[in-house]
Amino acid sequence: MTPPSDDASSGRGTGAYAGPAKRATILDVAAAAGVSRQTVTRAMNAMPGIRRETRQRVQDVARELGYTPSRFAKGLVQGARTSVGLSIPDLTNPYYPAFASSVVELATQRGWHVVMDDYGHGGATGAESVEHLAPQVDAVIGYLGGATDEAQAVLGRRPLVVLDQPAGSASGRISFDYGHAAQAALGHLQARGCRHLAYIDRADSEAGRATVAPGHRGERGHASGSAQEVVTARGQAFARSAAAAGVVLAVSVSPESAADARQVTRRLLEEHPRTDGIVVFNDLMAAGALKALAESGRAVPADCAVIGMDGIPLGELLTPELTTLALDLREVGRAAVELLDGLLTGSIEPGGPGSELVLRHRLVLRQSA
Amino acid sequence: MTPPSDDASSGRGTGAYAGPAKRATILDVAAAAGVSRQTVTRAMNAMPGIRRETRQRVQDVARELGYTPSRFAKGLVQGARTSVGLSIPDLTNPYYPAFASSVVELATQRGWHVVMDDYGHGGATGAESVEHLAPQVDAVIGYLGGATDEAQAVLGRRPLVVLDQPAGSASGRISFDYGHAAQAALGHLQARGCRHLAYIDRADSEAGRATVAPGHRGERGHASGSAQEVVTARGQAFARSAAAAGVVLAVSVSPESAADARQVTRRLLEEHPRTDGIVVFNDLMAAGALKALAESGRAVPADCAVIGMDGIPLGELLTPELTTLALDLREVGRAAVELLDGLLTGSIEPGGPGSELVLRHRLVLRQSA
DNA sequence: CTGAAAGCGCTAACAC
DNA sequence: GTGTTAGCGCTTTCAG
Repeated sequence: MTPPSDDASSGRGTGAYAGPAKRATILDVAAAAGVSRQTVTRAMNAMPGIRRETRQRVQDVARELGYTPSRFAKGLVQGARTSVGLSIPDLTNPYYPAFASSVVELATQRGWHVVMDDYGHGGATGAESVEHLAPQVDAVIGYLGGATDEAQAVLGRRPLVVLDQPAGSASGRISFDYGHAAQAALGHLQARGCRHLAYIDRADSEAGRATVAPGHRGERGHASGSAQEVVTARGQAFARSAAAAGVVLAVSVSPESAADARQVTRRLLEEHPRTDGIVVFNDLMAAGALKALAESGRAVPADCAVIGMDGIPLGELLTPELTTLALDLREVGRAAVELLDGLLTGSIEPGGPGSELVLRHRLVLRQSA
Repeated sequence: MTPPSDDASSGRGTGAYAGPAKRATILDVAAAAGVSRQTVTRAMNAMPGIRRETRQRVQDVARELGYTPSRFAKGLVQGARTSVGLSIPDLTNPYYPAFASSVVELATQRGWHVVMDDYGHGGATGAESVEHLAPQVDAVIGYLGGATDEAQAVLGRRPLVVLDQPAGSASGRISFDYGHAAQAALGHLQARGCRHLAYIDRADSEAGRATVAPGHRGERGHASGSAQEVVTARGQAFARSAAAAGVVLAVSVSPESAADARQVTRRLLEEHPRTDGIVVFNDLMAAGALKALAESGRAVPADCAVIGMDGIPLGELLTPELTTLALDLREVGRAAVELLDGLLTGSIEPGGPGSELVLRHRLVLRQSA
């Protein structure tokens, strides 16, 4: 992937075509305006110590030539703004833009630039995303999905804040208390009188590298079948919590989309017709579950209660409105940015105290449970 | 084989905490490793012509020192990857991440970096967003909401691709054929037998700078009242299309959110109880309209049909599923990126033929109309 | 007010 | 294999 070397020919001056081939430099402007380069700098940056007249003339020439200061030369000499990479698996899942929005806002407030990478589509991994971002950024915030150590290695000393990834050694880490979430949801369902509970987990698309020891997982093909092994941290928490409470939990696994979750829910309802309470991996998939329930003729929550997870705005637009384990995504974004800020300024030691946050979901009761 | 200060395996032992204060340069590494800077370059970039042993040693020293090549120096000497700014008013509105996702994917395929700016939250404008992005990027793609000329001025010769903004002089422009969309929707509603049509427009948050001549708009306060003047291009198209077809169209205006649209719809139904067909500015607001209809006891589409606009995935999750004027957002993203590509390579002239695209909505019939 | 130096950190060419 | 020499384009000194 080595790009061919550029053509550094010295030809210029004809000036007919100011295309992308050869950018004008400060020297071109200086020559054309009949001044020195410093004067150009002063004119372009609205600095004092220059006659209005000169400034105007230089600016005109600059515009004429299509001159744009090189951000590299500028950054090199000035010490640039920090730019942070934001690594996201899928902007198409409403959870992530909600988070990204918050990060971008807070980062912008601090004068940072945010380089976004949505790595899901090309089938890339979080580690590859960080590799792609690395040469361009001073730090990374991301949902990496498992490759924490590799990512931190690529970044070297530059801070990495990973989310939802309890394993691996990142500079900073924000994770979620799924034990708490599971207890809240399961408890609520039981209190409601639900007796036949189910949980729909997300099929792990990656091989679950850093999270699960090799050989630990079963290798059933069939990604959207039910009764598979639990693969996510959330799933594990729910399984554990159910076991602790002595309740049976029918676990299904579905790819992360509403349509897939709908299918899986349909199958679940066939295999376990008495199911009267379902918790779903996230709100998007819960929307699919709601659809399946409706088409099976079941009333929600009367016949079967549903609880989602995430707390994205979508939930309020569904019918019935979705009860969910909500995260305040603006807060999550804020936590990530503030953690990174601390890491960048040195007020927080990488891996040290304060570099690891655990956030909790809040059970938001709406109509579906 | 063991360089001077190698024993700091836990890092902080040497007291040289390579925090944000002073970054190590290539010279530091060269000195510490006892080689020349060129050797360091070769080691860091996996270039040939260096002994494995040396490479390893240099890399170790580099890691030790927390050395990260300056992206500015590197960019300066190598001629860097193109980085494009993506200016978006609100990532929280599902329309934009769907678009952004496509842009990011295609841009990444081309080896471009995408610097994202979500300018809505801080109350900033599109022009400010471009200003913020300008020093960092080689081009901008964006939903600027009106300040096209200012934005292009800030960018100078660098390409700007604006979306949904027929006025102003950008290098490239992608707009939508709202006349076509309006006819399709209104035609469908009439064919269904709807006789009392309504359109809910978005309240223009900005002053509608470049779009509307000053003094052209009424100045009624009351942003969420009904029967206001139409302010958006979509609204104008619907008004015109209705007038041409000789049908009466009750126009309301609502801020751009589901909750606001819900309120406005409620009021609309009170004022025009016989309304039996509604077109809404976008899908998100249509979701709110659906809610209002449901709470008013009306069946959709039996009592009142609803048509949204955008075609975001959300529409399929609603109950009833939303009929909508759909845009293929992946295609819009592709169009934007390809247009920019042409502009960047010079195969398309700014403002010339091929620099302006007009896309059409497709009426996707689902349950709500 | 303007100009002439001196680098910023890195890599492409050539030396050796 | 490795070191040396030039710059990349810009802004900071500091002279005039």
